[in-house]
Amino acid sequence: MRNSEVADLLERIALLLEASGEEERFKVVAYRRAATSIRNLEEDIEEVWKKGKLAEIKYVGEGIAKKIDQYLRDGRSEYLEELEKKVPKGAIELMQVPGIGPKTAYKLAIGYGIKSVEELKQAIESGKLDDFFGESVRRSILASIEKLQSYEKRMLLPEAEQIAEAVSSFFSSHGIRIFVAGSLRRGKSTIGDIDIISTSKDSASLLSSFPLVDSVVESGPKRASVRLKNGVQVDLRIFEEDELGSALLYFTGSKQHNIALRNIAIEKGMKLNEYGLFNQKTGERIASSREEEVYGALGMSYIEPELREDRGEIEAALNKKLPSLIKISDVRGDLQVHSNWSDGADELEAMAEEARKIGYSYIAFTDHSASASIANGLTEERFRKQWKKIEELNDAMKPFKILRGVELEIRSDGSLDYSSEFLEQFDIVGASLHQAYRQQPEKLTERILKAIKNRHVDIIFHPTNRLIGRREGHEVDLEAIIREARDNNKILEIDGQPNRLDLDDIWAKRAMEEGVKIAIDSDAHSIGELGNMRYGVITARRAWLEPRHVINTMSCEELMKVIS
DNA sequence: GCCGTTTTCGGCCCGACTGTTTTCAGTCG
Repeated sequence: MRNSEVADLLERIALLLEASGEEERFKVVAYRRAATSIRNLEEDIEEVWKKGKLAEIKYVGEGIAKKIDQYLRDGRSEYLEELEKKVPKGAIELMQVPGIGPKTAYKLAIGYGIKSVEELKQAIESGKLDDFFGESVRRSILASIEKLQSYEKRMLLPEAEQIAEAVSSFFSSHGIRIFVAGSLRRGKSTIGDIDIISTSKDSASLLSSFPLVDSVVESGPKRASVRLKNGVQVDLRIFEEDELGSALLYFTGSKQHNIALRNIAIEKGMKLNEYGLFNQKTGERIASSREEEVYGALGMSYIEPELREDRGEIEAALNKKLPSLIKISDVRGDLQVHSNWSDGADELEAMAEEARKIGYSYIAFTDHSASASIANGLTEERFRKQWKKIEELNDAMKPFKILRGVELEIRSDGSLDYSSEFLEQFDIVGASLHQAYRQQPEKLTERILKAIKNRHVDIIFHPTNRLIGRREGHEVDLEAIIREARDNNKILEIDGQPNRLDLDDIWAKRAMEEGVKIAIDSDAHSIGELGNMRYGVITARRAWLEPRHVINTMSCEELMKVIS
C-alpha cells in the first residue's frame, strides 16, 4: 500500500503552493482534499492506477491524477520539484511558528530574506521588523518561538488529563462545570492544547485567573485562550446550554471529521456549525443540544469521539455499520506485567492483589528473560523459584489465576533465550526486541518474523518499540509482520504504557482487518501502572477494535485454549 | 484543482479574534 505515501506527496504540494504565494487558495484546498481522500481509500492506489482509474477517486480530477501517475511511474514529481525551486527558502520553516501563516511567511522570506526561525528571532530582536509587525505581534511571536525552541513538545495522555483535571476542578470550585473536548477527548496518543467548553459567561475571566496561567493569549465574549506556566495552551469556548451538542461536536473535532460532517449537511440541504444544525433555506434550527441528535438528523448513528478522524467512520455511521467498541470493563486480565523479580518495583503478591481488586480474573507475570541483563532478566533457575511462589499464590487466591509468563528477548540474530523444553513450561510467552535495535530495518523485521514462527511464542510485545517523544518506532515491515502473525495464528500487542501505545491505532486497525488477534496490556512495572490498561483500551478504540478482537477479553480457560 | 438530481460556472466548512490597512485580511481551530 503506497496510499499514505501518495497522500504525503499531495500534502507536500499543497504546503509548497501555500508558501509560494499561490493566489488561488482553493487550489491548495483541492490538493489537501485529494490527499485526505487517498489516505482514506480502501483500495490500493497502485491497483487503481494500473486500471487507469485514478480520476474516479473522489476529489481526484484530471490534473491531480496526472501528477500521481507520474509519481507512481517515475518515482518523482516534476511539479513538486518546480515548486521546491519556486518557494522562497525558509518560508516553510517560518510557518511552524504559531501566528505566522503562509502569507506572512512569504512576505518575510521574500521581503526580508529571512530563512529560518532563528533569523526571524534575531530580526525581531534587532528591531529590523519594527515597521512590519506591531509591538504586540512582535512580543507574541517571540513567545511562540521560545515555546517552539524549548523542548516542550506535545504532551502524553496522562499529563494532558492531569492538566484538564486541574482546570476542571478549579472551575467547579467556582460552581462552573466545564466539558473537555479536543484531541484529549478523542484519546490521541499525544495532545497539543487542552480544549474546554463552558456555558457560563464568567468563564473567560475565570480562566484568566486560574493560578497556573502565565499569559492570556486572547479573550473575547465567546472564546478565550491562555498559556500556562508549563507552556501548555488552554482554549475555552463559551456556548448556550442548548448548543452543547453541536458545540462539543465542533470542539472535539477532528477538523477533518467536522469538514466531512459539514459537507454531508450541505448535501442534505442543511448547514452545520458550532451553534447547531440548521435548515439551509429557512434557517430553522434542527438539532443542537445533544451530539446524538445532530448525528441522527444527518442520518447517521452516534460516532464515539475516538473514531472521529475521518478514517471511514462517516460512511460507517451513514450505513449503520459502526463497530461496538471495546470498553475497559470488557478486559478480564493483563498479559504483560513485571514484578521485582526483574525490573518491576513491586512483589508478585501485591501486583496480583491489585489486579484482583481491579476486577481481573487473571494476570500473567512476564518478567524479562536472561539476556535482558540490564532489566535483571531471570535465569532458568530463578524462574523455577518464581514459579513456586506463583503456585503458592494461585492456591491462596483461587479462583483468581496467575499465569507463568515471560517477556522473551529476541536476540540480535533472531534466536531466543532458553531451550525449547524450558519454554514449553510457560503458560504464555511474549517476545520482544530491545537489544541491537540499531540494526537495519530489514534485519529487525527478519528477527521478529523468526520469533513469530517459533512455536513457543504467543505474542509479540510492543512490535515497533517506539518511545513517543524520544524515538520513532523501528521501520520494520509491519505489513509482513501482520501477515506472518495471521498465518501462524499469533497475537500482536497494544502496549498500554502512555509513551509506547504500540501498536498504534492505525496499525492495530490494520492487524484487526487482517484477522490478527490483539492483546491489550498495561506493561506495568509497579502497582500504579496496572492502570495503564486504560490507555491501551483508548488506543484500541481508536483502532476500531471490538471485544471479540481482543484476546484478554476472554476468560482464562478460553485464552489458554487459544494460545496452547 | 474539483465538483454538480438546483449549477459545466461559480462555488469551495464555518466562525471568532486580533490588529490598526476603520471594514477586513490573516490566522487559528
